[in-house]
Formats: sequence, C-alpha cells, structure tokens
Amino acid sequence: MATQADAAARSRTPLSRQRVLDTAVALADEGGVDALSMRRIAQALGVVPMALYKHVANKDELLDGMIDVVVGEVDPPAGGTDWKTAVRQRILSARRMLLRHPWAAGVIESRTKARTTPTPAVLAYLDSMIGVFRAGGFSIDLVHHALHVMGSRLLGFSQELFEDRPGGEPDPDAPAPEEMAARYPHITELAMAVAHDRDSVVGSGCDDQFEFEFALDLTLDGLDRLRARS
Amino acid sequence: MATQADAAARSRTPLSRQRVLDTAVALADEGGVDALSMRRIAQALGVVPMALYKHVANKDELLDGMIDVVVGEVDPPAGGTDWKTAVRQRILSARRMLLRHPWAAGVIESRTKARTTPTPAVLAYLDSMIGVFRAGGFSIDLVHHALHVMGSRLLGFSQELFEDRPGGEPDPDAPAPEEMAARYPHITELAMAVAHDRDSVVGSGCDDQFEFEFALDLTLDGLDRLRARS
DNA sequence: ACCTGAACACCGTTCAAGT
DNA sequence: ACCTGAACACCGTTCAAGT
Repeated sequence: MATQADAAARSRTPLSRQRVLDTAVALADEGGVDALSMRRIAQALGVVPMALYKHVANKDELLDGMIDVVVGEVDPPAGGTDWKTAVRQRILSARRMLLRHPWAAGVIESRTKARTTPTPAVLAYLDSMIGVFRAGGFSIDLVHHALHVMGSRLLGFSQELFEDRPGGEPDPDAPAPEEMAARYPHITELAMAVAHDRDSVVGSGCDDQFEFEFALDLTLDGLDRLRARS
Repeated sequence: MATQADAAARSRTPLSRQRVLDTAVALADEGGVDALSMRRIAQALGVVPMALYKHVANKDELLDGMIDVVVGEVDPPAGGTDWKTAVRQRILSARRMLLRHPWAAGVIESRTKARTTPTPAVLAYLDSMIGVFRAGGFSIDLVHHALHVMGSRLLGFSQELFEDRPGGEPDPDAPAPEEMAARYPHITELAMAVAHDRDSVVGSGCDDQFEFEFALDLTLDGLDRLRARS
C-alpha cells in the first residue's frame, strides 16, 4: 500500500500554512485552478479536509495566500540602472512567473476585485515599482498616469486570444479553414501573413516574446517622452 | 401564491436559447458570475433545471452564449472617419459594455483560454477591428503588432487595482492608514497626491474615465507614429 | 418522442461527538 | 483543548422512469 506509506511519510512533516499553500500552488500548476479543491489539497497532503482550516480560514483566504506565494517569486527591482531598464526587467520577471503559473493572472484579478485592497505581496510589488519610477525622476502625477497606462501589463499579463492549446487536438467544433476565411477575412489575412513571415517559429507562428517586448517598449518610450517634456 | 402565478406567466412564453441566455446575463449582472448556477437560472425562468439542457449543451456552452450576447452589444465601427477615431469610439463602446456587465471580462478571458478559438462574436469583433486598421493604411504586419500592443485593452478592459467597493464598508481586516503609510510609502504618497489633486471627484478621487482615455491616446499616438514612419 | 424527478459524484463549510 | 467524521446545503450532469 504505497498510498498509505506516502501519507504516513507526509504526516511526519507537520502541517503548516506554507506547506498547504505550496501544495495548492503545485496542484493549480498541474491541473488548473478549477480542479483545485480543499478536499484535493488535503488528499495530496495525506490529511483530512478539515485539517486545512487550521492554517487557512477558508478557500478565498487560501487563494490570497497562493497569490502572495507566486508574486513573491518575482525578482525585486534591479539597483544601479536607469528606471526604464529596471521596470523592463521586473515586468519580464513577472511575466516569467505568470508563464510558470498560468492560473495566477486570473486569480489575482478576481481576488483583487473581491477584496478592498490587493494582497500584501501585490501591494509590495506595486510599491517598489512606484519607487523605481520616482527614483527615475517621474513626478507623482506622472507615476499615477504611468500605472494606468501599464494597466495589467504591470503584472506581465498579456491576453493571447489565439494561443495554441497544449496537446493540439484539432478540436471537432472549430470552424473549418474555408469557413474562417469566408467569415473572418481580416483575421485570415493576418494569420497567413504571420505564418508566412515566421516559418521558423514553432507553434502558432507568432513570436509571443517578441510581441510582448515590442508592446512594452512602445509604452515605455511613450512614457519617457512625456517624462522628458515635463 | 404570487410565485406560482409568475412561473405560470413565464412558462406561457416558450423557453428558447435566447431567453435562457438573456436570463443568465441578467442574473450575472445582479449577483456576479459565481452566484450563477444552472439551477438558479431555471428557477428564475420557472422551469425545471434539466429543461435548460434542451437549449444549451452544458454550462460552458451557456457561458459562451452569454459572451456572444454582451459582445453583440458593442457598437460596430463607425464609417466615414479616420482609423483612430473609429478605433477609439469602438473601444470606448466596449468599455461601456464591460461596465454594464462586470463579469464579462473575466468570463471572456477564461473561456477563451479554455477554447481553441474565441467565440463567434469575439471573432467578429476582432475581425472588424482589424478591418478598420487595414482601411486606415496599416500594413498587415503593423496590424499584427497593433493587436498585441492593444492587448486586453482591445476589449476595453483595464485592471483597476484600487477600485472602491460598492457599499463602502471600511473592511475590518484592511491595514490601518498608519500601517499602510509605513509599509507602502510610495502608494501612500501617490494616493495622497491623487486625493489632493482631484477633490471634486466622488469616490476614489481618481477619474477612471480620464485615466483610461489618457492611456488609450498614448497607445494610439504611438501606433500612429509607427504607421507614418512605414 | 418528449419531459423530468431522482440519483450520482462532487463541492465548501458547520458542528457535534470523540479523544 | 484539540481533532475529525458525519452532515448540511449546495453544485453540474446522467439516466431511467413516467407521460
């Protein structure tokens, strides 16, 4: 009975809030946040479901804790460089975190909407980001504008509408190529141009990393122009 | 028995996919998407839960249908103007839709992630948006870049991290002002500057609409500069 | 053939009973 | 005082029994 042995081995390490959160993050990474349940976390820890409630008040508080775990993985701002390099590196670090934890952007968004204040780690992230802008000579008003301009990109999130699905089954109820071309001519034109331009890139034929940095740089250059003018 | 009469009156109008979707959208508008269940929709329609499955295959397909209902509310692109005005007006129309249906951005995002293709209405929205760029003289490559730059803003979504909560109870476990100031000095500085600057604005002291248009215009000007250069 | 009640396999969380 | 099994009030969906 390997399962019982595993459970015994696990229960030798005492349960802690950190262990609960780490397990929850690992399960969400594997199976997505929809498949994450208190019962399943308990099972993975070899523990009865109610034992979790000693370390987290309820599921919402668990999700808040998970947010703080992953936001804590984002690199702090680099010192000794100009503001633009520091912001750029940090946002790219946040993006890497979100690629590691695909569920995080959605959870951060929905939990932030439900709370009055972002979670502590998100607050700390924003605060040090503002600090970089301020140290770079931005007026407080311009920082305010800048945060709005960055929007969700501040957390490295970019909404990919045509991302390839892992596994890549053709999906039975997807529209046929001819129908796509007839109904959505502009999308088709664009998709073909992209496929032709970037033959070497695997997957969707679109270099997401390049596009992300292109968008990021355009925004940063615009902000820098405003900064120089003030 | 008013309830029974209501149910009878409702069931006189035959159930249809449109009526199911409209009811679901209305319930989500009122109570949020978390409180939306097949059982609750059925109850609102005075119908047994299983009756819904004649008109929608399952809950995911219901959510897809709801997306198409609300995206269909976005104005089509205005004709007879320059590309920038047309894009601007359309994005502002999408933003108004999302303010009417606060659950929509999250559902669009999560459902798009789960499907291989965006829902038909989202495809149509994107297609006509691309059409506006193309008619405005954008090369296909530049349109491709532009879509990435707009990102989620293309659907009018902007992530507001410090939105005031309706009802405005002080929230017992929110950090005290002194603690906020000590731990997050830059956020506090910014919040105070904003509050001082815009005394007249009700609520958070931050004019969301102005900020949204500021960000939008910065992005559009950047794109226009690239367009003129090519 | 159509409709639907009961049932199944879940879920988060309460609570009282056991140690 | 601590821990936990059973129970409660849900959920989406299957399926067989009723019309």
